[in-house]
Amino acid sequence: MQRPTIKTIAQETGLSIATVSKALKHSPQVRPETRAIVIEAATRVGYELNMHGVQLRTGKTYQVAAIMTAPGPKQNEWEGVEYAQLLSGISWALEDSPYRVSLYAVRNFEESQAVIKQIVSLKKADGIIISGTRADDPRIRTMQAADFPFVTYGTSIHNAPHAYVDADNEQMIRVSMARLVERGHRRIALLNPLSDLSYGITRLEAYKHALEVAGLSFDPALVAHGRLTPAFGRENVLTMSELANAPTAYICANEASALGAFSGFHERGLVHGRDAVINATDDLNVSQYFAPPITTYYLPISEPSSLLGAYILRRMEGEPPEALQTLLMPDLIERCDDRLNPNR
Amino acid sequence: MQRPTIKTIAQETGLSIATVSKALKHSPQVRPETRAIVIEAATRVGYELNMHGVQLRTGKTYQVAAIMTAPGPKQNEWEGVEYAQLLSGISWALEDSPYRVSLYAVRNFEESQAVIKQIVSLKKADGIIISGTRADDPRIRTMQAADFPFVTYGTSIHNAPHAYVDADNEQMIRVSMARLVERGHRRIALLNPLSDLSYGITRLEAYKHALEVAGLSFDPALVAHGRLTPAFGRENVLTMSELANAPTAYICANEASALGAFSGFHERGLVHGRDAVINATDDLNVSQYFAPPITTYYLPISEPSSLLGAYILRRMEGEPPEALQTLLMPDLIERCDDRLNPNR
DNA sequence: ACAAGAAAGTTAAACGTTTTTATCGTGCAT
DNA sequence: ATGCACGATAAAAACGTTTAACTTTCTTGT
Repeated sequence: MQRPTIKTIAQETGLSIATVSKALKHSPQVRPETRAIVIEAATRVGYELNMHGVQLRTGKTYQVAAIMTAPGPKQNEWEGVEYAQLLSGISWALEDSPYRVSLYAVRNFEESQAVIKQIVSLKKADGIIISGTRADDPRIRTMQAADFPFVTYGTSIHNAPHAYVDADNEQMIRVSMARLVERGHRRIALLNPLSDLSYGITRLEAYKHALEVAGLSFDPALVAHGRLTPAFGRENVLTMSELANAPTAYICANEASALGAFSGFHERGLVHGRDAVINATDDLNVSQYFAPPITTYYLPISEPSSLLGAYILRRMEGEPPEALQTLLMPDLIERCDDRLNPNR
Repeated sequence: MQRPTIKTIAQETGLSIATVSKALKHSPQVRPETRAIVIEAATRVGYELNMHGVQLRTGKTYQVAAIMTAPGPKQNEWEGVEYAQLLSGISWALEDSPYRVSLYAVRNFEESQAVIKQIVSLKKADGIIISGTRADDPRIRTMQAADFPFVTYGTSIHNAPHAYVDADNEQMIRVSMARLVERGHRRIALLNPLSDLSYGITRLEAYKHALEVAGLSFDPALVAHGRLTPAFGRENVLTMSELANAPTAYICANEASALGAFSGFHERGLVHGRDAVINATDDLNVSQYFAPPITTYYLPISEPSSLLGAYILRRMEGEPPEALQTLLMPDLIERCDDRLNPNR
């Protein structure tokens, strides 16, 4: 048996395929009674719209391209970027729409740039979702110039507004720093993402500003930039803890680097809560299983991801980007007092 | 400017669109010289094949559906299933082909079953990749019945052979158990995935067999099945360590549950290497950052994932499934002696 | 020299939709 | 009655590609 098409329904009902097509998409041009007949026949024969026909005819792809920057195949390191959860969140947000998520895995920034140019110029998707935005991001410019719908996970400083979702890094660092200062910390280390990433810059700015407010001086030796792997967290604890004036608190930008920081503590014989403390940002609620559990700023990854999906839908429907911008404040989860206690 | 089509090239070269089409796909029906002319014109005008036309005409979708079973949007727990790396590995394997990865996020087994039925009957993809196979998996039956190309990440016990990639769980447990027994362990706990998953069964069988070989008796209290979250690892250490005859070794099926096991150690005041040890399977090399680092069986996730991509391509080209079956043996990485040492 | 067959192109149809344009009644005002 | 607008449906073209069937020209064996 062949798969039924609108032609099948046309024959079945004695109507023309044009009427059938219009009836199925609720065109006001067809009478309710006629529509009812069409719908009945459609369900009876088990009709399902063939997207290939639609795509060819309309030029729409009904694909949302998700650009995922994952390190090359040889690198199997945990970066704590929960792309899987991000992707599934997006996918679920599109569930009741005709759109599908189409995956574009790239190895680095340059590749993502090339891929995006291709998607835009060859119209391989109707919308794009990117993450890991830079402050001044050429990919954003590409898409804006072509008036192509997109949403970013992460902010940027572009003049023209664009749709984005991000954690409120500024507020997070401000709150985090104030809390640590209040608990007596004077030397606070910042383990930051790569310095060209937009949120890295935001965090650094907020960090510097918080130091100023607290009357503390900025020491570049307490700030590190890098890929947020466990190795990164570990290395930095190893070096920073050897400083003449070692930090008593480490703010880690994700759970992977926090885990690595613990590894550094273990190596140096440092005890969490006696010699120093670790705070982190956490998407996965995994920090509660550290030994000991640490204080985190927790933003369930499902929130930004479903927003990304919702926003790209609305953007593709022509909604202006200004209305599609959200900063989410993570919840502070205090699992530690975070005051140093010499008796531990 | 309109996007160039084969019609553009036909006008440009004075040939018919049929010849152009054939030339571009290296049909033997067109002379090399003619093909050269076509190719030249194509590159000159910047021609790119429009997939929608192809898809409509041929019925092929050029999509590979990756079914990803992720817990619902409300659950943000780390399961250590590195779908992101799995997906990017697959995506890269398809890079030089016309195929794209299309993502289907589902919440549970039933949903994945429904989605697969739909993909198969409505031909929404040309091939499917699934993971989390059950020993007797109805999804596999669906696809086999329809003669639909697919590859599984995980084995099954179906009569008809199918393409799969998996870690060699049997060998891994055998080696692992022998090693622990040799180091003096007599009470070994197995933290296993959900009991309907194929690899859970394989591991359990191998575990029982290893006990038998070592002359040890099987104690159901030392085996747990569940979603491999940190919570699962933690809970089981908490309960098992209270047994009259507590285990001295825990074999964790992934790094997330191993992390949770550490959390249980911390809670109970157990010291790794003195009271008990933890061994794990690890895709991400993250166990080296545990405190202390533990012994793992490490299979870089990039290996199975690129195999999955390569296999689905070959399967879609009609290669018989028998030729596309691989069990990968993870590397044993000894980071601990794993003998109990009371003086620690 | 000639039929047969291969080689290289062309023509035309088809895939399933959407959408513009045309057709045909019907009701209504004039 | 005539003309007109309107509402509902039909006809036809178009999107870009592949491919079966056909045509033309050139080889080749007898």
